[in-house]
Amino acid sequence: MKRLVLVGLNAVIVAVTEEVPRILTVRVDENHNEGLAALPYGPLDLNLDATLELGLRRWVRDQTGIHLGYSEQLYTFGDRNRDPGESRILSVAYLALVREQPPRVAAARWSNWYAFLPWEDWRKGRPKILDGRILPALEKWMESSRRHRRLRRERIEVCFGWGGAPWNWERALERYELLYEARLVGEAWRADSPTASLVHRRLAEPMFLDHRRIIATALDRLRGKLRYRPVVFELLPSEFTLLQLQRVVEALEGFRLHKQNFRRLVERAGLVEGTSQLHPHTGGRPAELFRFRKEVLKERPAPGVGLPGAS
Amino acid sequence: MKRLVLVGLNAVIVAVTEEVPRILTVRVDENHNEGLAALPYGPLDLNLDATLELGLRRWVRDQTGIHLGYSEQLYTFGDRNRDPGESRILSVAYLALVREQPPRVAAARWSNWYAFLPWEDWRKGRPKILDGRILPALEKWMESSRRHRRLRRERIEVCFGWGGAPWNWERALERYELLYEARLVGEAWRADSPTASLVHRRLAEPMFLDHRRIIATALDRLRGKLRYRPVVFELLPSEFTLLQLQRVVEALEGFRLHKQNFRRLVERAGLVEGTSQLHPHTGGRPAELFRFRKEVLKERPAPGVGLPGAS
DNA sequence: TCCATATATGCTCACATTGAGTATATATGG
DNA sequence: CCATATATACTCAATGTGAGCATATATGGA
Repeated sequence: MKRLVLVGLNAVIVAVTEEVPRILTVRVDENHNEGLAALPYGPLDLNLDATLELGLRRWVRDQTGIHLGYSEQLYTFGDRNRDPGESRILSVAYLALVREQPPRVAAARWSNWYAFLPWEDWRKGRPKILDGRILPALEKWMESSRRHRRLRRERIEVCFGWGGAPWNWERALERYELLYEARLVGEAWRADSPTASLVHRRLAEPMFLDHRRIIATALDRLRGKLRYRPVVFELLPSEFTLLQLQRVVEALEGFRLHKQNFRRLVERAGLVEGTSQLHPHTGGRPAELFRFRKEVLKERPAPGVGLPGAS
Repeated sequence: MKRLVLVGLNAVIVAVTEEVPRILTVRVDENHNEGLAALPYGPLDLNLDATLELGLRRWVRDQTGIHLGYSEQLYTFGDRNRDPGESRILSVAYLALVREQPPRVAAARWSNWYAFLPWEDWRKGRPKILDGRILPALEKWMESSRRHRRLRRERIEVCFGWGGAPWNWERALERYELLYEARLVGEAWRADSPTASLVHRRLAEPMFLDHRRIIATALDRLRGKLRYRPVVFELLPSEFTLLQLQRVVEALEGFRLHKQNFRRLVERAGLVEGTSQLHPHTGGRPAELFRFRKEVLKERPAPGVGLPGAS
């Protein structure tokens, strides 16, 4: 009743430094994949690993020297065409949050998350790539099919806020999938022509196999989770200023927040408590240092930073 | 680098009828498992199924005659001890929502979700099983360890609202896991003694293998999802009264809502639109029939029913 | 017929939350 | 001492939420 399948574990390991959200990547340099970024992955060792999550922690530690703190299962990917070659691989992906720490292995490095998904970063305003490349290409794609035109238009409106529709922050995954379907990302060309796909690095940097879909899934999930669970603190040192906290949230959510309202929110929700120490900082009045109030986990229905809204 | 593992797909198929949330179960009657309820499961056919989800739909259709509408991947279970016997099985579980339809196979039936998790249904007030059996047993478990007492107390407070703490609706999975750890559910005894576990049907009805953990995961996920995505409508006929809608939400969330505020909420959110028809109903002024406004998917960030709060 | 009793639906009101600012405090670098 | 940062306090209108009261329209008897 069951079949044998190859199973691997993938990790999206996230850290935020200098206001840049980063994910840990390795370089893959085999076959036609010249220097593509890939997510670290490892085997599930049936003898060593009592659970999938423990297995993940084991090989991440072995491979990169990083001890994972917070981690959660993200999604299991098993489409037939996720790997054009060889046999069917099932990949169980995890999302992990860490404070920045240099990987102890030369092969691994921290990459800017938005290098792969640049249309998701609105912190400096609407990304130029949208009106410059993406929307024109999507419009062409829409027009190219008489049958699906209406449906395609609707999806472009919903995902990319076309034609006056609002930008939906929580649709990062849907956006990537739409771009894939419209063959605007290099990965979509691989099935046809492994080499051509490299030429077609149309928008932003592609990744190995379906790894860009995985990191889009992770971004989508993390953005949502921030709002209702206090997970940001996994990415911060134990003491931080409120602006540091805000910058980390902004980096992940991809847009700027109203400062005063953000402060009001996290303080009133009881997420942080001031140490009455000041931060040795740069430029401006010194800020008070805060720390995460772990007690909130016991109080209300465990809130997140809840996003006061852009500004 | 990868290992061979057995992979199966499990489905938590949900319908709500007569204000009872139900899941589709089959009876397992092998070995020592006398008549345990189990989730339907099927193989991933590497040749037939291009994606995991398509595979799920295929065998659910073949096995039960049910065509799935909405479905989403829930979680992948792969703990070593999820199956005491034979080899390691990885199970990718899906959550599916359907309008009630009788299964076309005698072996399958609709079971009351809360028969397996009775402490989750607060619609008729605080479940008696809590103060009668669960909390006393948990307290004993807490006291039984000097080392972990403090930690255990905290977890009981958070999960079960012990000692005046509030009941956290969104912790259905955590609650089940705590009960499992405290060995208050029959499944926890199987590893030691397959037969003894049947004696230990301590609280409510147990299920095959780790299937009760799976349905707790599903309940947790569905309760959360209702709040921010308009998925309830998958469980309702195309036209319904607002009270019917409310009852379905209540059945899943496990508590009662304030009627007038619920109406205000779904109407103002633009989730429904009135057909100006009246419902041929029983007892009381006739209610207007409403239908789901599919346009909301395009408008705001796709809201759910957002729960106005208990009453 | 008229009443008790359902459910449906409209409306109010106090209170909390949110979005968008204004105003003031305290650093740093000429 | 000033221009310029950032920090932090406070205001105010608009909106959302929790809890109820009031009215409308069915049904099933007395």
